[in-house]
Amino acid sequence: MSPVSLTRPPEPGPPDVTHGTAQPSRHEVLGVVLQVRDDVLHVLLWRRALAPHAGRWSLPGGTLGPVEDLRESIRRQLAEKVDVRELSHLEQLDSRGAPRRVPGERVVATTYLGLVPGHADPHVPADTRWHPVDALPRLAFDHADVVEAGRSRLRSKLSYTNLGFALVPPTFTMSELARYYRACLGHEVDVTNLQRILARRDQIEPTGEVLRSGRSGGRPAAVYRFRHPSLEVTDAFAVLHPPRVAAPG
Amino acid sequence: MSPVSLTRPPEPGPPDVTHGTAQPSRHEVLGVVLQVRDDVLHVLLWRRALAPHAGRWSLPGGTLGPVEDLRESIRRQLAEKVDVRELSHLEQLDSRGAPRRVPGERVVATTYLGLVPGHADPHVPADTRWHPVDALPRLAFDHADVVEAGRSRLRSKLSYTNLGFALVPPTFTMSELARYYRACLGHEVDVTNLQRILARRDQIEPTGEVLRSGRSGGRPAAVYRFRHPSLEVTDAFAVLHPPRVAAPG
DNA sequence: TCTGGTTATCGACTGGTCGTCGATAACTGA
DNA sequence: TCAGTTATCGACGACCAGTCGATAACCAGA
Repeated sequence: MSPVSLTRPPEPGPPDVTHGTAQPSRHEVLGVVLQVRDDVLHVLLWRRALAPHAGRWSLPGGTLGPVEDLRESIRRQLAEKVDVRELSHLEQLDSRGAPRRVPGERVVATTYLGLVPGHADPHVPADTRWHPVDALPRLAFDHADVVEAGRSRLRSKLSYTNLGFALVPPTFTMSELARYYRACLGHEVDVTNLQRILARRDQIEPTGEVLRSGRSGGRPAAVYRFRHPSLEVTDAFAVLHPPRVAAPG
Repeated sequence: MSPVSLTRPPEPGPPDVTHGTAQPSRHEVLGVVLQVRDDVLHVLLWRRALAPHAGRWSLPGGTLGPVEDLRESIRRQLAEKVDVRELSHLEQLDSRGAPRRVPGERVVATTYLGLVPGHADPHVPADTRWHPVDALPRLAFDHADVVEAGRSRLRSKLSYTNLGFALVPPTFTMSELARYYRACLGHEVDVTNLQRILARRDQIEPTGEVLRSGRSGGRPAAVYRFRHPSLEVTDAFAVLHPPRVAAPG
């Protein structure tokens, strides 16, 4: 790289419509839609019919429309694969623009993470299926990377946000909740600890109900719910806090 | 939204080059380049010459080239404003595609956070200048939002990663380091605490040297450096740890 | 050389949080 | 009534960070 020149740099964005036509580029959105089904984390995939990568499983998504926001677009595309009313959470992951990530044309992709709560069982089209994330078939393009990015985002956010709300039914017992966390985190989760952490952070509250015991007996479990149905960050995990002000009174 | 249809959804990505020409859309990259100068966080801005928003200050960036990766592109664009060899860190922030975020045409933007270490003073072109982030002029388009996203990302990552390495000169005293952190975090940072936290996380180590005292006297300060010159995440801040395995031996 | 001013460093205290584990509660079926 | 099962609670201990006072190491001027 040469040192910076002092001449006026070219204008990056004149309102010149011909600018875009020089490069046949396309913008697409892709969704990593995750759900815990039978204690196992699954991702929604559909099987491509056409080339390239015909027959391969791939993430739902498609081309950004001319007057569509990115978030709008991914919701529209997902609506073709799953009842989007079931989507409890949707957030942007990242964008990828490697020139050869899709053969034959230039496609920049913006990826999203979507979550479906565990009790829902939305209808999916015939070419679409839930796959356990730990036993995926070979995916089209760079979609395997994208799935990993989604899992990774979910794992971290379960730790420092209240994102659990998006995984579970409206009410649940602590054992059930721990199973959801286990499925996403990939390791054991102690029920006692989970209960104390989430309670201390004001994420969950008891509904007052208790569940009847099953056939095998056991103490009936208390029923909980998440307090807030939207994403909140647990500030306790930004270290390097501002100094504490002395409590008034 | 209607329930999901069971008919085959349209193929999202046929290798059809005409698909892109229907919508005159452009993809741009934007960079929030931050540096602590004289204990104050600054962002690199340049003044637009042409419409729209002629005369307004805006973020460096420009149109993605036909065979360019996103990261390549932002480096190329930034090279026109600042010596990119000085860039100590570069990471993607997000993408924005609101249909009217730029008047006159459709532009999807992918934004990046760039950091320049405090000791560097790279030459910048005549139309480009460092601005204190707390006293910004009115910015073009949605660039003010983007700057906020960059600051926010920097603040959080200072807490749970070793990103400090990208802010400071190769060696520094703890007082200096605390001043860099203060400038980014926007609040007081206790030197004792900072030293212990970073040492415990193995981020910093003493070089062995000490600095001579200044005119005003005072004990000479020990000189430190960051151990690793690339981003590492502090795992201590993912709560909900996997269970501890008993230490061997 | 002494003394006060200044800056840096260190150690100790404290409170909060979490991983762990044993004790207890509340149910089932035999 | 008792063994088996599941859920809940309480306590302990480790660890870590925010705070603060004590000490160290320098300067300048009297």
